[in-house]
Amino acid sequence: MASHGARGRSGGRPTLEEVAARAGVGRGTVSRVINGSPRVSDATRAAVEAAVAELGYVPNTAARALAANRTDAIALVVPEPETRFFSEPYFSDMLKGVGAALSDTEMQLLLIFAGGDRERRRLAQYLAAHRVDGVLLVSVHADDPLPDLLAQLEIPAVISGPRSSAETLPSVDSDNYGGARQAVEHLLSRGRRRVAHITGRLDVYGAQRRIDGYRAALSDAGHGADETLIEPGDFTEEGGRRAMAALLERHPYLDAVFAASDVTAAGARQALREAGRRIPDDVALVGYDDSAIARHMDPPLTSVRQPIEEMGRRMIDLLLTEVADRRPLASRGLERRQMVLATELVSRSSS
Amino acid sequence: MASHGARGRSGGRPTLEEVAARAGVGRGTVSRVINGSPRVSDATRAAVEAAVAELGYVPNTAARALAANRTDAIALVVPEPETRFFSEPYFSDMLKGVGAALSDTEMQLLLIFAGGDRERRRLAQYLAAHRVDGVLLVSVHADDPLPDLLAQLEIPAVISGPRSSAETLPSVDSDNYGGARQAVEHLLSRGRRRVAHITGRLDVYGAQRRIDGYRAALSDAGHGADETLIEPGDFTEEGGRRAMAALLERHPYLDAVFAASDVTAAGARQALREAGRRIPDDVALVGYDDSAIARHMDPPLTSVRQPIEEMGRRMIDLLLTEVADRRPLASRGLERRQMVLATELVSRSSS
DNA sequence: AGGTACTGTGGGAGCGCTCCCACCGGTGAT
DNA sequence: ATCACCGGTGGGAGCGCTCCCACAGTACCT
Repeated sequence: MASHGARGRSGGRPTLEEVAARAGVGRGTVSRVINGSPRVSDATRAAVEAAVAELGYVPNTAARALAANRTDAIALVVPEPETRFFSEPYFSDMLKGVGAALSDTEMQLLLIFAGGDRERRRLAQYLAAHRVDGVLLVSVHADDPLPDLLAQLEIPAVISGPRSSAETLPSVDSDNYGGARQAVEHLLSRGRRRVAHITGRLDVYGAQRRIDGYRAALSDAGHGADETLIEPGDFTEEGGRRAMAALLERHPYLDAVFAASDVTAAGARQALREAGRRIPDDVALVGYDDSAIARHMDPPLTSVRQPIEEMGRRMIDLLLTEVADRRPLASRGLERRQMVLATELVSRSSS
Repeated sequence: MASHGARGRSGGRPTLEEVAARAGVGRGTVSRVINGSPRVSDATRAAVEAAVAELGYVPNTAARALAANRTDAIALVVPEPETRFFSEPYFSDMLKGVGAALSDTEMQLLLIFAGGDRERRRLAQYLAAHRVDGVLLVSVHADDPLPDLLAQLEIPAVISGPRSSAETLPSVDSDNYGGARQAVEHLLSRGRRRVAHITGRLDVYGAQRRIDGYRAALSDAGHGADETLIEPGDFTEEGGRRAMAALLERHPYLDAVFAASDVTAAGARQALREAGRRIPDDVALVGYDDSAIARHMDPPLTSVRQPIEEMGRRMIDLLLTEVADRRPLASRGLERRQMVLATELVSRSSS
């Protein structure tokens, strides 16, 4: 009967206008208080805050997004099927860092899997609708078109591992070159002389950098370059097994192996066992990632740890700056926009 | 110079209005086409669709949310720290089902962890802002205030395991009672006579139902009730170990154990080993969840599988109906709003 | 005294949609 | 011929904010 016929009036959620009336000020002033503008007198601010508390006012995000043309949300895009996301500790560590860095922010984090084609299309639509202010990209392959799409849409993005040395996007990476050096130098310092390397996927920039680090450590120590000690892998266990078998055939007397990932090392370990080699007595083994696998391997695996959580935190820092600056078309130089974090060698009994 | 001074005009994203002009129709008509209303002639629809394609029009979500008072997003709320989410396959399976059910929808899924106090407050704020149209609640304890908050805010919600037999929220559950019966009947059919039970956390309704099922299977088979064969656990490995030890002390000659979870069974297995009991020769063991643990245990563990993915799918179905109906204050009865899905016994060599 | 420069404030305009009412012309009943 | 009705359509009003311009008041120069 008395119905006004108004829509959505269900709970009677208070609006900015109502808060303003209650506090005896104008709409603009309330908006300023809500958004923490300094250009408000203390007395007014207090009055507004009181009104907000009394009314239980909560800003309407949709209205804000529409008027201000921002969403206060960012997406963590994982171009992998969900399965990998759950099985690899890399992602959960990253998520932890990202979550921590975001926790004292108003920013909302969205987790988006874009493994299959269907999901890719959905994602493209999603980004085209500008439903996020920025994007965090992890585990991107060299030929992924996603970064270009983001650039075209002018959506700020930060990538977790640059796609190449010519990466144009702001990026955060761990020091793959240095990490590999550490690993090899460690092996050499333990008296090993014939150190082989099983690489990662060659289309991943980080894997290339690890090869570079491996080469540099050897040549710095005065070892001649022997490219036949390098065997390509693909970050998988099976790839590690195959590569190790090939290496053993070529170099029966090698006494150390640096594998580009812990999983690869696990495969290598298998092949070594099958060939009757003892670890570390006959062959020392070092992995990369310091994952759970490393700790649980028999014997426990020496591995290079990347500060993944820290990387997540830094990515957020970078992204939030990008978003705040919101300059279309990467205008500023890349001075402080590409960072590389140090790795750490975790020594266990496999070496 | 020529600047109009307009805000956000960066990319020149087309608006509804522009599409309407292009197609030579009114705004309302375009809106109708976009939203799939049937009250549009085929010719008009085609014209609009062409214009949409030519302009690359993508609806502005914020504007839609503001005008229509809905967000087209739902949240999966996990009242646990992220760690548990990643370590327990329960959640990833659930997520898979939910994702699948949502994939042919416009609905967006948000994943929200509300483990700590801080996160709880953030979540409350989030919900108060009505940033989602509905909520999926998993793994809620009996005394959690979250469901009440949701009811108060009139946000549709579906819960994955009812908190009690008097659950008021729509819910999807697996048949804990029937699953437990299956497990115990299986043990009895294998000739076991002294079947013990290690329970789950007693404040979890599902754990209670499993106890009921255990009791029913035994009494149906003509076994007198022996409450001393029931030992409380808490779903953890350590709890399982302790409970098993206690049981062995009380009943040295028991020949079977039904554990309320696979993790619990893993603990029980440990205690059995320490006591020199062989599995299944001396004592048969059955778990619950059919998780990876069950498959990898030595010996592989017989376990009760819950159709978790299916549960996720059903929860979405229920929730979407709730959201569509959008009746404030649960008006309809609960007829079709609480469903129970059948479980399946996966027999392996531990029994 | 008049000017200039701030600080703090109010409120109009507008963000891009949805909702709904009004309207138009064709159809069938009266 | 008149009326009621219905499928199809256009466009006004309004969702709750932010942005920005205008303006009052005060302070500090010349």
